[in-house]
Amino acid sequence: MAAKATSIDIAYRAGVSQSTVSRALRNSPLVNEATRLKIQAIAKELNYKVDKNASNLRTQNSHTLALLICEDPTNDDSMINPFFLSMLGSITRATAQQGYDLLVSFQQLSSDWHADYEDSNKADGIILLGYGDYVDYAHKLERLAEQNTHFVIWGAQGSDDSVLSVGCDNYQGGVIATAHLLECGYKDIAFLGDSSSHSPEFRDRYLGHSDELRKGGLTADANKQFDAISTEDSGYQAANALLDSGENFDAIFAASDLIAIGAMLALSERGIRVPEDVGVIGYDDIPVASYASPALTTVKQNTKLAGEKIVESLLKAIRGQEVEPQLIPTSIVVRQSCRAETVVSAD
Amino acid sequence: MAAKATSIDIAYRAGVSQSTVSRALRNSPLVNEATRLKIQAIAKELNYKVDKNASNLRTQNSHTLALLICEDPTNDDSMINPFFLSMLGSITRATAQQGYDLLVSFQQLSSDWHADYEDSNKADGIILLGYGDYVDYAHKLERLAEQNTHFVIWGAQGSDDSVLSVGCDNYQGGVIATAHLLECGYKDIAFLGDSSSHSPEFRDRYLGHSDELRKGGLTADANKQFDAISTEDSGYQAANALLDSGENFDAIFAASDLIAIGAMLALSERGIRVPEDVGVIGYDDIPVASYASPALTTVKQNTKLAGEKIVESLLKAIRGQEVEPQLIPTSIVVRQSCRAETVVSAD
DNA sequence: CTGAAAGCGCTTACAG
DNA sequence: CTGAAAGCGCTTACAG
Repeated sequence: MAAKATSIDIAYRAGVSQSTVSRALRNSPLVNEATRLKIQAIAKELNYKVDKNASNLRTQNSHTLALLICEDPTNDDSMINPFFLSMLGSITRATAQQGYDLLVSFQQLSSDWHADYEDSNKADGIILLGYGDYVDYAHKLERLAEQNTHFVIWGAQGSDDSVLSVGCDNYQGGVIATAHLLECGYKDIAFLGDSSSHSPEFRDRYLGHSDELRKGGLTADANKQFDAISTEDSGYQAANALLDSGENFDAIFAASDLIAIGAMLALSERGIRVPEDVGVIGYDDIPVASYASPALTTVKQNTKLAGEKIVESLLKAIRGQEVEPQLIPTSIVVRQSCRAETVVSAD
Repeated sequence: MAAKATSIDIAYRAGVSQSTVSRALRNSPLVNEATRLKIQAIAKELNYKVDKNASNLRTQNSHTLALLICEDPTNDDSMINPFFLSMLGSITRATAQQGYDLLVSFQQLSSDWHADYEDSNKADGIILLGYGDYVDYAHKLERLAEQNTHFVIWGAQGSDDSVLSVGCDNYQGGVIATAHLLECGYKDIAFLGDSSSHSPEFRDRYLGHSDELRKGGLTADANKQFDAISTEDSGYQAANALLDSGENFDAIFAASDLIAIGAMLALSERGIRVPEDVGVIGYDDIPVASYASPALTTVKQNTKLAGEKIVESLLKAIRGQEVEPQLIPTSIVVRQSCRAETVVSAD
């Protein structure tokens, strides 16, 4: 097992100084073309790769981003929220496209943060993904901001200016979901999902929902809002709570697809038909949504664009450029869990 | 923006030498307890974190693993195979549990490999995940092995001893899937998936399949095997090819769940009922499998255990310990896409 | 265009 | 138990 080649080995073979090797490999215009070519050929032959630890140490940046996925400890240990998985895919690609590497880690909200990726110079910046309890970790974010850590957080819209966020427009998503339900002729809509400041994303969806109801001359009824976190199980329980409450409803707006799927299970157990008796709309458009039965109508978050925007914003922040929080529009994906739209309403 | 603290800053504050700081922070028993505590307190106060680039450079290891997901370029750019996503989750957890960081990257088979993670000292070892064409990248693996890169590859069973592999027992999976189909009373089974050496995992499943058929007094019919890669679309096309071929069959063994789902779509388009007319069994147990209609009976790969074994094996290899290729048993998940088993067969 | 030299921030033998 | 010193492998001003 030959020891790994260093720039000194190459310098020796090429008959130049180590500095020249370093310059040649970085394509410095200072180096004579012939010399550069010769050096690069030798480097290739020896399968030489610049030692990142050394070069990062010297230049003080790592060309690496860290992705922290913060999961609610309530979640099943083995199951990662599929929406995050999809984000992870797009973030990975976007990061690679920018010539950066990506460090991925999962974070239990309860445990200590190794958000020290940046402090330890392993990453130049951090991406935070999490449906967790916002209030719980708000102070951790503040600490990050204080330490001048470069980071961007997905979703939670910046009540705080020091926190850079990129997210889909949850308010608008709530509006279009509700508008769709109304167009389908549903009039009595229950909302499944936490609407408190603990879940700012769900809250914004709820806000869009109630504003759109108001526009249609209706009001959101607090008695028809049931808390749920983004799991199938929680959605199942919330739907049962709704059913047991005796409240009337002809549609459910679930704050996430997982909640919607759990809710549909509860409905089906009670013999309630979707979409005939009750319409259901979800949120996220995770892969499973199209396989649910009936296939779930939902609000799609464009994860590809989102990943790109996140990486782009973070990189700008790292470079000290001006960055604005980004809001990405959502769109509706119509499938089978709501009645066909009443094209011309005879009301 | 205060410059990041270094061990020298801490030494200065603590009135000791920088070496002592370094020792104290690594909990060296050489350091006086009181001194150590004092140093650690100061470090915490200054939010000091050891610079990984410096320490890695010095110790020549990175405490980082790299995960390369090699995708078939045929795949839809935005869709990652859900099975890999699930593996990614478990590998991430297992890596963190061992105190290592994980670098993730997607790799187009066509493009150049930046498997140079290890060469550049960014990672101590590499994990390869890929349903790609094995023949295409076999020589790349050889090169990795030649360079003494530490790596472990998922799935493909070691024809080559220099390559460390961890995988589920594909042969056994093929056996139990086929046994299940036979127990359900199906007798005429088509196989959807590449059975050539290009896809060693699929081939092993096919081998288990045909051996089990033979045990039941039947023979695998090459005319009922149709190539497919692991995508829904490819499964759809393979099933249509099967249907158009005019071959008789009463069951389909799909080499992956995605293939099975695509095949069920093709069947349903032609009014063929699952499981009454045709039984379908998949492979992987991806999350979507339980939402397909009918819910897909499938062979489950234990991704949690797999991730742990992969990381464990790789770490052993890095430490120079003896490692054996690992074979993880599979199990069957019975859902609705096959008829109920004929408990007491009256044949 | 090239080389000699300093230095990034650690870890760890070596000497005491 | 502690300190002075070397050195990991680069990059980059500085001098020529």
